Amino acid sequence: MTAKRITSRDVADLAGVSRTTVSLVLNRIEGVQISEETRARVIQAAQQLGYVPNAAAQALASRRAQIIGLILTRNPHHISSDAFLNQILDGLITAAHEHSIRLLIDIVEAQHQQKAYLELVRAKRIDGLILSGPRFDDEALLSLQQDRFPTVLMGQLPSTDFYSVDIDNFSAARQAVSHLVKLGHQRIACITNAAPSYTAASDRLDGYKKVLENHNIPYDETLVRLGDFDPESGYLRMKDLLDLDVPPTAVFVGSDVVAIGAKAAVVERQLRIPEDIALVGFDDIPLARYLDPPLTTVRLPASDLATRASQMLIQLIQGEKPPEKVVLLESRLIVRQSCGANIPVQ
Amino acid sequence: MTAKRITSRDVADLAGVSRTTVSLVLNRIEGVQISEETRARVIQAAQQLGYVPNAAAQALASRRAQIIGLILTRNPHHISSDAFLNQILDGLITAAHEHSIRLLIDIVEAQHQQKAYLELVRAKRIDGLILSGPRFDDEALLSLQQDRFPTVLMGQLPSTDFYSVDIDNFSAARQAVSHLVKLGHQRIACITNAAPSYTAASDRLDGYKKVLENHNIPYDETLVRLGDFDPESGYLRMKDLLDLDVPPTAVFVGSDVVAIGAKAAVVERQLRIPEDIALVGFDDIPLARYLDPPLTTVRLPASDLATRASQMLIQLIQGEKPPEKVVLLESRLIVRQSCGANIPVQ
DNA sequence: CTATAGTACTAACACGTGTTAGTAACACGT
DNA sequence: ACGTGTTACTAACACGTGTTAGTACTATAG
Repeated sequence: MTAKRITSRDVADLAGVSRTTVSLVLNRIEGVQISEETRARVIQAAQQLGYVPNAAAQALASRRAQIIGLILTRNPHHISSDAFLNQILDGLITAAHEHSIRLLIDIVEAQHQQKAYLELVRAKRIDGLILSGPRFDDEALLSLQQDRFPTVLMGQLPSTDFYSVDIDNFSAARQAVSHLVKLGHQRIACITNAAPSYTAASDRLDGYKKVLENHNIPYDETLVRLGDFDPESGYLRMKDLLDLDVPPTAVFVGSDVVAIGAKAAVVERQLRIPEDIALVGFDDIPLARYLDPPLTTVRLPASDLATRASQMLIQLIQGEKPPEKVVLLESRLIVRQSCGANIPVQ
Repeated sequence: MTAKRITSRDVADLAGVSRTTVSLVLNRIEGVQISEETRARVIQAAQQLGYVPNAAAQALASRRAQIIGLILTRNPHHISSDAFLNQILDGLITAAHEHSIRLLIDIVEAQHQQKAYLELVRAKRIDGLILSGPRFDDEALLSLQQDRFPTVLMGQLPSTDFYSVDIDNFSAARQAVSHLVKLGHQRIACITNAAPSYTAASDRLDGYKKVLENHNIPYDETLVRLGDFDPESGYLRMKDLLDLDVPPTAVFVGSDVVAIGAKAAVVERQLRIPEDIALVGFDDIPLARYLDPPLTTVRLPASDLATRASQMLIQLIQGEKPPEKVVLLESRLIVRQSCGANIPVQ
């Protein structure tokens, strides 16, 4: 029924050489002498037959799957509004293309973490993995560490010694909140991007607290609310904040997506941004500058993060040792109009 | 250095049985008699050793990679602002989990289409593929058709007979544009979501044209502009439209992301939505309802699309024949405020 | 006591590649 | 004529699993 699969045996027969020779030629093995003529004959035969090596057999024999895994530690539902993910994907796929590697993507929910992605590793289905959004409470990570499995975190997990790529969330948040303080705000709220078990969320929150401390602004617990990845959480938390007896005059939100929800709550109350409530987001998703008003936010070098992460991972897979354990990239505050600094759209 | 890999041989030895028996037990093969006692011993041994079958070996022997591919026919750059992709991903990963299958993701650019994803198929790296955003000018698709490789399109390609899952873009667009006509608009512009070689883009455009025709509104070519996936394209095209001697009073945009860019251009000109320019988008991305004003748009059942696509694909992989070749899901217009119908936020 | 049927397994091959160790042929200097 | 390289390959094993055909053993019927 289905056309017979073409194997290296067929190529070898057509070219009149051994299977070994075919392998040596097509994989461009160095340090082996093959005459130019034979080489050409093999290539021609492979071309003629439309030979494509079987991936499973290659993986089995070479112990390389040529696949890297991107593991997201999120509730699947949250994927749909995670604008940051797209930017990462873009970078990772581009990098993977350069190395003729494929990208496998999977989600891990808190419940059955261990089984889910350890299977990928143990079954050697992937050669390495990038873990986005590491959590303090992830137990499976420990076994990866013991196995010395090539792993790069996007984000940080201080007590471990994984290779990781991240921005300095703490100081980035400080920059954003300082900006609000400089604009004269004293009553500044914070809506996180996620639960504090996500390191990025808690680091950003810490940055917020630090700025208050530095400026002797008393820390008010009621001004801190936990977002949960999606715009709805921002919308709900902001409504809560606006219901306070003394609402904040400014809000620092841990992600642009959550900030968009928060913005909607402000608008719904007929309040103006930035006049009544100043707003600063985080991530600088592509939409941020097109919002009304354009969103002041911290630009996260998403594609650089992805590129660096894949670089490190590929080095690890090849047995090399990346120069740095922890790579922290620069982020910077993009001042638009939602913060009230009245800089024209850039 | 690295811990020795545990194979089914080890499990067999520990349980005191043959490798065959191990395979039969762990894969729960029906119609073979294995005593309960032996079965338990094997399972216990596997557990004790932490045995995980090698994926490559399994794939090679069983001719099943247990991986499906999601191929996106887009410029990698466009991924970063493609909010619809996230919703698809969510659905696909969830479905894949249910079938213990993994998801491999790849992008195909126009330039080197054939090589890129045919390799996946020919190398048997994936058991089936879902192609998002099929294009008229995709040549590689033809060979897939000949190979009878399990393939499901997200979107349609009329001249072919692929299995596909989609919405009826033509009538969905008609619904959206009709709504604008009913609100009294005569000068309605259209910004597509992408180049017309993408079937979804041209179908939506056709729907727009059809409504004009039905209402005897002359078709004005200058009112039609081509978007290109990202908000920037919407922003630029809308500026062009506003520069016309007689600008439109309403705009139908082929995707929410592009619509957000268009909205920004309107705001920048100090014009109001919907009073000066009514706006209708397409997709109903999670952010749409949180925009200011909330965006009237066509809701695309993204996660249903993903679910149905994976269902069909899995049937095809298992050699079954899905009941329908083309599945068209319902979409419906979500009326919010950007169109001027003045319905409160729902 | 022997043929038959079932039970509970196992030996051996297949999947398609990468790779090591080895060989045949030939040239070359002595 | 003889060792010594060098060139251009190849035979054979390894990777770890799925699966078919077969076997040894026991129970049952005739």
